[in-house]
Amino acid sequence: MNSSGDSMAQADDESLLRETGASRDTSTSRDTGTLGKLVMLLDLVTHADVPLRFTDILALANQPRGTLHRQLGHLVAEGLLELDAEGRYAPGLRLLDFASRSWARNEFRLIAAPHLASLHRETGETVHLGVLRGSSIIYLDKVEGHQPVRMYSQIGNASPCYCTGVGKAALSVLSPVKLNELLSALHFNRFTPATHVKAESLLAEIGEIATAGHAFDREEHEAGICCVAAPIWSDDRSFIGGVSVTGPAYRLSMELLQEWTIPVQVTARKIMDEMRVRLGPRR
Amino acid sequence: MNSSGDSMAQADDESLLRETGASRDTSTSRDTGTLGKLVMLLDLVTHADVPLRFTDILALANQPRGTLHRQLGHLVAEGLLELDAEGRYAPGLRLLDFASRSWARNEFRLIAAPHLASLHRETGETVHLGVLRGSSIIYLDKVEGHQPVRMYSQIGNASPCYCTGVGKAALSVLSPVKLNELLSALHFNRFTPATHVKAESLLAEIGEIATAGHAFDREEHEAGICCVAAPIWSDDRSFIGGVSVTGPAYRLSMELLQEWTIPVQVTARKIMDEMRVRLGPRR
DNA sequence: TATGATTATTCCATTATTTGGAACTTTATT
DNA sequence: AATAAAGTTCCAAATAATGGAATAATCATA
Repeated sequence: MNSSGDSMAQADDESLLRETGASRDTSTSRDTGTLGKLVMLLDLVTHADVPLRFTDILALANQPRGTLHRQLGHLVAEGLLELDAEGRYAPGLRLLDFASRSWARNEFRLIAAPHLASLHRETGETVHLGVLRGSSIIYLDKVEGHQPVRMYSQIGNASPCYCTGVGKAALSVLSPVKLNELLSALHFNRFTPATHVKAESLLAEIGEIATAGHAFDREEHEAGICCVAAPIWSDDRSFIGGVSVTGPAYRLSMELLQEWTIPVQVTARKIMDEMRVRLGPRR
Repeated sequence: MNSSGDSMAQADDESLLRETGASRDTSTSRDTGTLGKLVMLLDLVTHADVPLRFTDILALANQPRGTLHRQLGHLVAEGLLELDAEGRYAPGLRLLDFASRSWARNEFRLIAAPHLASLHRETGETVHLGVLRGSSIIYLDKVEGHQPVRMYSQIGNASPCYCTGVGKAALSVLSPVKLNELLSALHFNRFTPATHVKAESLLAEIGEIATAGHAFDREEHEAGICCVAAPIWSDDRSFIGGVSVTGPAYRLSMELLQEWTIPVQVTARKIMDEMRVRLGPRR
């Protein structure tokens, strides 16, 4: 489960950016004036694999030189970006302070934590907790497996919804209207040979997932990595997320994944029950 | 070492905010136009202990109703804030995505990680890595217990420089001019009976720290917690941070802390040496 | 180290966005 | 049901952002 396309890590002039599916493509439509443009830049710099020079950003951001220069200057002045001695822009550490507080206080994560721990004890593999934001899954927590496996998942990372277990599980509990909206705006990106690249095939699988109550990821995002996931949602669907058990394909046979659908769904159920009690049944 | 004054966590109407020393007081002077105002709001909401309602923010932000309403609306639209069903504003999860990438790529942290691990093996206590940003220390990494890092446990939190081991160590390698600038703008906050609340006493200790090459925190930030720290800096002082070993006062006698000054300073030295090789000796 | 090429920064009249007071709507309280 | 409190919308005026072009600083190469 990787931040999206480590295979493209060697940057050439045309693809300094990682594509995270459709995480960026909504920012053009919603009108947030000056902020929208600045957040777009923030997105651009934070999603690049390496610090970007002014000209790199100029090519990517589609803004006039003067405008871009001032915008970057403001972001640097606020500590949201950092400009090194070689004139390269990197994400700023101020973002960490904001985010650490966002994470520390997140109620969903706090409620789920003990349940993730016991699911991890039961399976011995890495457990993830994620939440649907737009068309991305943001990972809120993870409990690592005992056996070290090279996996690039990172708490806080946004990953596409259409090729992750948690993502597909989340989609399966969306209302048909919302699901349709989301899918029609989705931009598919092939990460592995198994990645869904068409809405039709994805939609078909989502139907099965909705019936079964669990989703699999068979090396659809990262080669060699697969998982079982179950959705977690509030009554009014204003909140949608999921929990998963992830590991290397050579260790996780289809039979084993199938077996784990039960503990994963039980964990999801427990978290949901506790959310209803703690946050009120309505939402 | 905590996020800053957990002892004040019980919020009354007048102090929904945590004061982190002088982390917020610079935002008024630098001119970043619209962005500056929006970041101030972000700061306000992320540093509150609980989700804030519109009126709470109105009272704290000193902005007209209409203006504030649109600003918050934009922040919510961009996912930097979230507005729950009860009309309360909380930090948005989009911040996590930005920050996780900032953290994952941070070169200082990547270089330091193995050295932190061996310092932890040697001492058996919690090891912290921090960097000076403005008048705050931002914690970039920590090695705790025998488990690998949990990214946001406290990592990313900004703490005051004047009452943390890493902070005081960092101040000790600032140029006199910069130190003076920083101290004169500093707002002291008493966290424990041992906290420095005057520039004079702090300055005196910083002199001793500069000579000794290490700093102690004797329960100055959090009661019952003390540490030894050593500074880490680049040749041109464009980068300043530090490393520390932290633990409960009942376990860490002054003798033990004194003994650990050596491994802590050796660790700092190793990290600096490697930074010179990897990032160039100039800076 | 001189020269041309590339990259970064500054400037300012024009344009677009933000501002803020007030009216209005919704939600809680008595 | 009446009243108060909280939240939302509106729009002319004030302010900040824009973007093209000129200038300055760097880098690569002879």
